[in-house]
Amino acid sequence: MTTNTQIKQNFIQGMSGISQFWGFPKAMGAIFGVLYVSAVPLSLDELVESTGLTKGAISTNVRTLTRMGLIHPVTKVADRKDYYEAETDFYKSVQTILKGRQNSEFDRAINSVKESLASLEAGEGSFDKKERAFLIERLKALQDFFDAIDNMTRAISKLDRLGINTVQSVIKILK
Amino acid sequence: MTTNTQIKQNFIQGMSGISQFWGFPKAMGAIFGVLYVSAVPLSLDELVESTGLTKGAISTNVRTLTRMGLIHPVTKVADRKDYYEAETDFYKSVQTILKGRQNSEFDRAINSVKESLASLEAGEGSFDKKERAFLIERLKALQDFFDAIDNMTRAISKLDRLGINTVQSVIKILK
DNA sequence: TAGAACGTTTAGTATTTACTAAACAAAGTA
DNA sequence: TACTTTGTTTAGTAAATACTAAACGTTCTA
Repeated sequence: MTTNTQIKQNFIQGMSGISQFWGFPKAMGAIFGVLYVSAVPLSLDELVESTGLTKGAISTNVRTLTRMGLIHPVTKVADRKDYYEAETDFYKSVQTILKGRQNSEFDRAINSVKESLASLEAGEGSFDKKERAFLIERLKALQDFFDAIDNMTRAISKLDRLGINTVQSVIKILK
Repeated sequence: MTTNTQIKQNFIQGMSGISQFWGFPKAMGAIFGVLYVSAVPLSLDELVESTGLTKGAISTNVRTLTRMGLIHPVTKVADRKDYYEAETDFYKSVQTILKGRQNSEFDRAINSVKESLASLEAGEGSFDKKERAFLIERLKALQDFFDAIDNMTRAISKLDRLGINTVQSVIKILK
């Protein structure tokens, strides 16, 4: 026999796994899962109750989930508890996440490729002509690749509405 | 004054950072970086030399780099050393990576969402009519999202040749 | 103003991860 | 057969990460 809690628990565990796969804490996926199968917004204490995590863990994970646009704070009048509800439009969350990626560690790292390339093109170092040409060619190819990815994410994050239709039209192009 | 090694070292460090950002070991990025700026394939011992890592670390990282299609083994006749060279077509590597993703932990996790949904639709548990409908709706939306992602990656990995042109046409659609 | 109700931050801990050092395996060479 | 040369695997370690427990700060209420 399958109970209500078993069904929900199975789902929540699945969300934990997905979270982990994408490099986020398991707890984050679990918190999102709980909120996603709840018809009403839940408070921190209710999340403590339903996940078994401590308030501290809930607090920090809820903050990053909010930053990623995967959940939203909800305030009730005459109630100073914070409540949270899951975002149901995942495409919207994807946009938020991609936008937040800007100016991050990623850009900093990519910039070092740009720097190396600039050094080479400015004639710095003492490479012989052939090696310099080789290195410039390689670094340029790499930068083109990064630029393509960057353009892709920029384009996605700038769409007014990234819905299932857009995704399907992209898939059609790819096929 | 900027020396040859400084320029290369700066690049290699950048690749370490990028590797780390994407959730891979820093060492992996460094190894790839070294191979990418080398005009000739390098042996394990040469990689030990140029990265400062131990043979063990090189061995394991080289293996996963090879699986991801980011580098390739090269064998020379009458020489039982293994040499490695960097793949220069990154779009090809992306395909390899996406292909390898199949049947992974990700699919397993996603499957648990499928299971939960199936339980609900089979009438398992003792949810009242309204709650069951609510849960089914939510889980369906989530599964649609995952399916879209899945289709997207499948489409990409099935392309005969994923080049800069394809990427640019996708970007055009998105804009 | 004292106390209660919340959420956040911090100090410490357990777990995971990526590495080193060294043993090991395989396969050629003397 | 013993010895070299190569790459892999393993046992142990150092560092990073994600959590718990508890202190703390803030804001509302009596």
